[in-house]
Amino acid sequence: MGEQVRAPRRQARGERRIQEILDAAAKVFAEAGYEAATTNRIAAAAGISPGSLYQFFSNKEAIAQALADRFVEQMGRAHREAFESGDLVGPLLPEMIDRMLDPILAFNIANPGFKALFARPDMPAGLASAARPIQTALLGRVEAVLAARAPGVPEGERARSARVMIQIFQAMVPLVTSSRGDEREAMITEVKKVLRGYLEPLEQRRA
Amino acid sequence: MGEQVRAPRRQARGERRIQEILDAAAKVFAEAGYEAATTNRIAAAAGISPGSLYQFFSNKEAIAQALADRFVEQMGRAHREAFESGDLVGPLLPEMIDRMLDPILAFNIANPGFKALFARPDMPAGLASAARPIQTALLGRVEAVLAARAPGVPEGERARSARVMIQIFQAMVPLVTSSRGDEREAMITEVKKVLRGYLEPLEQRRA
Amino acid sequence: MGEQVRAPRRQARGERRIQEILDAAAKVFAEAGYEAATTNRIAAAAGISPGSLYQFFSNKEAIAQALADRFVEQMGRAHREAFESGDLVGPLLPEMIDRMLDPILAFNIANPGFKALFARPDMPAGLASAARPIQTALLGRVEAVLAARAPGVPEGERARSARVMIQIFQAMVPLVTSSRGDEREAMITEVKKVLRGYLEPLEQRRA
Amino acid sequence: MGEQVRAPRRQARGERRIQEILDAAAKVFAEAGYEAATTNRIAAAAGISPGSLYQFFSNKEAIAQALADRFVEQMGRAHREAFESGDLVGPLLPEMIDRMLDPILAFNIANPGFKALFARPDMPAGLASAARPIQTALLGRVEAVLAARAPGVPEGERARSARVMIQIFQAMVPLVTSSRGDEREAMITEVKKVLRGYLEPLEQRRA
DNA sequence: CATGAATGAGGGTTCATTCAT
DNA sequence: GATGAATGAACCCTCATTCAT
Repeated sequence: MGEQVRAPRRQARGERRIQEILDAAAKVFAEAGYEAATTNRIAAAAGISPGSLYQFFSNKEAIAQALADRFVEQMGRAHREAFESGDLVGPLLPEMIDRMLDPILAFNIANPGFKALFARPDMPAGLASAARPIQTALLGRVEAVLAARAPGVPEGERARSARVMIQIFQAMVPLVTSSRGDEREAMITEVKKVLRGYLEPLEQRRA
Repeated sequence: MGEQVRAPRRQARGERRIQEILDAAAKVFAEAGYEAATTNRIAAAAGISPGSLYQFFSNKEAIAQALADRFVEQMGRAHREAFESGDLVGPLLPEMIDRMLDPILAFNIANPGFKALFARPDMPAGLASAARPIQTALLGRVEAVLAARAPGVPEGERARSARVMIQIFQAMVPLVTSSRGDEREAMITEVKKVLRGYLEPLEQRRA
Repeated sequence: MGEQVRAPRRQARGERRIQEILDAAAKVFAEAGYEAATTNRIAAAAGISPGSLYQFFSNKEAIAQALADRFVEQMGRAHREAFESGDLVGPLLPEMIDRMLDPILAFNIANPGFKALFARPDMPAGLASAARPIQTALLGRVEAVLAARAPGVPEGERARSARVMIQIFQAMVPLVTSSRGDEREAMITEVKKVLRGYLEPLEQRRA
Repeated sequence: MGEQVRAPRRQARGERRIQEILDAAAKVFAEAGYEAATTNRIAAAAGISPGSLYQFFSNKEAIAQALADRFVEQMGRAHREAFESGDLVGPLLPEMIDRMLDPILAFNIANPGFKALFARPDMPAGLASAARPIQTALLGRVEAVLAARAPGVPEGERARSARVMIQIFQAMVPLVTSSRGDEREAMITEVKKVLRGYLEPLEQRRA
């Protein structure tokens, strides 16, 4: 509470600038990919000069890193929403899948820059490790849900199943984001079918 | 008379060089991604001078294109093997999945550069269209198998299902290639479970 | 309100830089010819870095183009001076020749880079067409003078005579620029004799 | 006489090769200009490999030099023909001009590569000095003719007049070679008028 | 703090020249 | 002698980064 009061005007303005830069970067990365994105273009998109950009970020990689962090945080929010907005253990499988998937898909649809950043072929260690926390958290949460809903699956296998699940819906994202209208809806339905087809046998296993 | 047999020795050597360059390019692209890969580094990896590269390829993009073509051809072979090595309609689902997946996974495991090339964010039309033929062929083959094995699925839905299937196993590839030994085997088993879980309901649908 | 007067300081500096670069380019082109002139050398001669060159010109050709345009403009001024500074029809032939030649010779003496640029063997369309306007204008003016002073020359022949005249004094330029002092003066006298010897019979022809 | 007998077959073949290379070089220089002409292209035009080219010429400049020498020799022949084929002092001015100009124009029309070589902006000392001998010889001859036909011109002025004459018809060459058919003939007539207009007053001067 | 001109290392590419075959 | 693949220095140009204003 007292912390907010201390924040001077300056910092608030700087924080806004940073967000504007990251917005611009997300847009440019999404349009051109990480490598082809130039810092000058990002600066222009943010409506500032290249020099100003470097007042806030020490280099291009740092922009990517910060953007990644922001994505990660937002993604984390989407995940928390996915996992904490209601009971994931009680309801039937289809409903649980809806609850989990919808916020995550929504996030990906709303943030096209996300993939440009996290899909780059030469992702440096720093970036990969920025994504690690959510990946780890996500993995943990999915494992927890799995443990509760499919107690028959032995622990060693469970981690693997969780990874497979995560990979599945991350892989399906482009199929969803690249289609429009009814086709997108139909795609979402298919993704859910895939997950259901994979999870149903797990849930029915004996302990 | 002998004119048709034009410098067979030379051509053989040239052909070998081209393959060496493509091998080097595959390695460098895999390590650094397309953008960060420098032609000088590719030349060095191929054990030749930068100038020599350009005796065989007119520019960097042409190297990527040729490499893509080679991948496409090899991939095409893997697909043909996957789809033509035996009956895919008669056998039970698990066996059919084995027949389809194994050669494709083998190819991907053997060619780590493949993804670096076909996953780049700014893939130019030429490259994308190089991949198109196999994608299209693959789609067609999967659809054909689906039509035979799951006649209950209406035509419009079938294309979508085929795309989902392809996306699934392409997405699973990194999970497989990034793991080793028993874990890799277990991963392969999981991938097959995913496919089975998605296909079984389709096959059981009424026409 | 003040918006129209956009960064006058900056623009002035930029304009000066452009002129400095063109000065440097004129010098380097004159010394080395277009092909052998390197952009780095032009930049060095202008006292700036190679990168800065490209802040003002998009490529080497553009520098040549701009330099050509500047030459053309200056040359145009010399021509206008040559043709508009007084009556060219009334006076005797020798005086008219003085009025025409002197400003053009002066321009060529002052701008040694001019020929390096407009004499290059592979002159691209852009450059040739940059020179076209003055050539055409010059031709037109000479023809007009001819029409007035030598009405006996039929129209078809007049164009040819104008071209010959222009070629003569353009060809004499190196003879003049490469000599010094009295020799130069004597050369100028000779050039004028050539023109006079060619024009006198034309003027005396009957209509 | 005995010299020819000593020349072995080899050398004869080598000599022929050299001429073929120079023919090719003349063509390529004419088409592309000196700088843009590549040694590989010259070799290809000569129907040999780049390596073979260097068996005969140590570098690109040496080709230009040898070609220049050959041009100079041929030009010299044209000049000798121009000046030695008949009396240049007895006949009337127009006839004398015909005798002098026609062979030189013929040479230039027949050898388009000539100009590409001798008009290059960065002509090295070697090349310039290759042309020097004919220029000097030509100058001497023109001066001699002038001395005989226009004895009234003082010696100091005579050299200058000779240079002007040479420059005039060298400058007119492109006007002639760039036009075709009747227009070319008409141009030749004009060139001769220019020379006549310049020479007539000289011849009529008192000693 | 903002600006944007300036920097300069480094990338893709060309081509005169060499050398193993 | 002939071949043509191989070489590598040098060119044009880009762009992340700096710095004078």
